[in-house]
Amino acid sequence: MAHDQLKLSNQICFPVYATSRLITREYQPHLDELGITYPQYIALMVLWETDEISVNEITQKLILNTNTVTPLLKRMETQGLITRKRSSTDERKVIVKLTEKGKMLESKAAEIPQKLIERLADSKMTVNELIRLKESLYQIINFLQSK
Amino acid sequence: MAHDQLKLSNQICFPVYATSRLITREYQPHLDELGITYPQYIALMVLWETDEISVNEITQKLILNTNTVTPLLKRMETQGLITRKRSSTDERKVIVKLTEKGKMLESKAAEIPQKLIERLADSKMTVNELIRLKESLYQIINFLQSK
DNA sequence: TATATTTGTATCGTGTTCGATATTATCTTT
DNA sequence: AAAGATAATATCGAACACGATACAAATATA
Repeated sequence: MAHDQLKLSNQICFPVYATSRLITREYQPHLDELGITYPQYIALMVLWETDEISVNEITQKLILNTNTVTPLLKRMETQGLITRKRSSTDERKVIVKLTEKGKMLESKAAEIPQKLIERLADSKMTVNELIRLKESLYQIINFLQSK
Repeated sequence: MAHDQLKLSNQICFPVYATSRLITREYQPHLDELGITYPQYIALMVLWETDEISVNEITQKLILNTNTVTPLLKRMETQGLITRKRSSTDERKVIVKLTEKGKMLESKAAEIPQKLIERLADSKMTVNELIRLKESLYQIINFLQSK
């Protein structure tokens, strides 16, 4: 290969992409117990933090587009996790609200992140390294998003 | 919200997931010029590094499943980037080989990673931080993969 | 106030991802 | 060598992810 900068191991993009998928795989069995997918899980996290917000506010927090979030929310509505209804003050907005079923999942879901941390603790990864990792990632997120 | 550990900002999974998508978005215009997608780009990286390898070897390097890689390679074959043919020594294996068109893309692609590094240099991100980030991610990858 | 622009959401098509499953080829074991 | 196990690849269905586009509601502007 003529270009070392094209070696997979020299990329920053690839490890981020691979880690993202591996973490999702790690979450999968726990999410299966709740009957939800990973994107549904983070959408619920947004709603557990702030209930009754618009589709647009959810797309902002998840850094996803409407054409991803709208069908996602529709599936969640079908599953009885949320309700969707037009705002009365601004008919353009659709307000998303947790159902009782959606609220009930929170306490079960609360155990999931800890399980990943514990798994990673079995590696040589320290909590400080994880914090530093998260800070670096948010630095990239904030920068790439600010345009 | 009753559980702080469920705050989006307290997750390690979310920043990884978001950064992955943001980096892909950042690459998009450059990849568009080459007429390829991000997964096709990393598949080509594997082939530029080692040509004429089996589908299985590609799935290993990309940490993807056959049911993702097979259709990916088929689309790349349709675009004339690669050829796929059964191995003569082991008829179970399909050997993937770059075409001239696939090989030609390498020099153009070589400029892409540098563009991301330069973009990130405009943030407060130092090269050392990027290296540390990559090391942490590979530590997670190696650990989560070893089971 | 009529028109233009912006905002918020949705639809459509293409391309991933992955679990479950199928199929063929090779290897193991008896 | 025949039967069972394993390996390599492919198919199918469901759920993202996103560019391009559409459309109605709200806002801005002439």
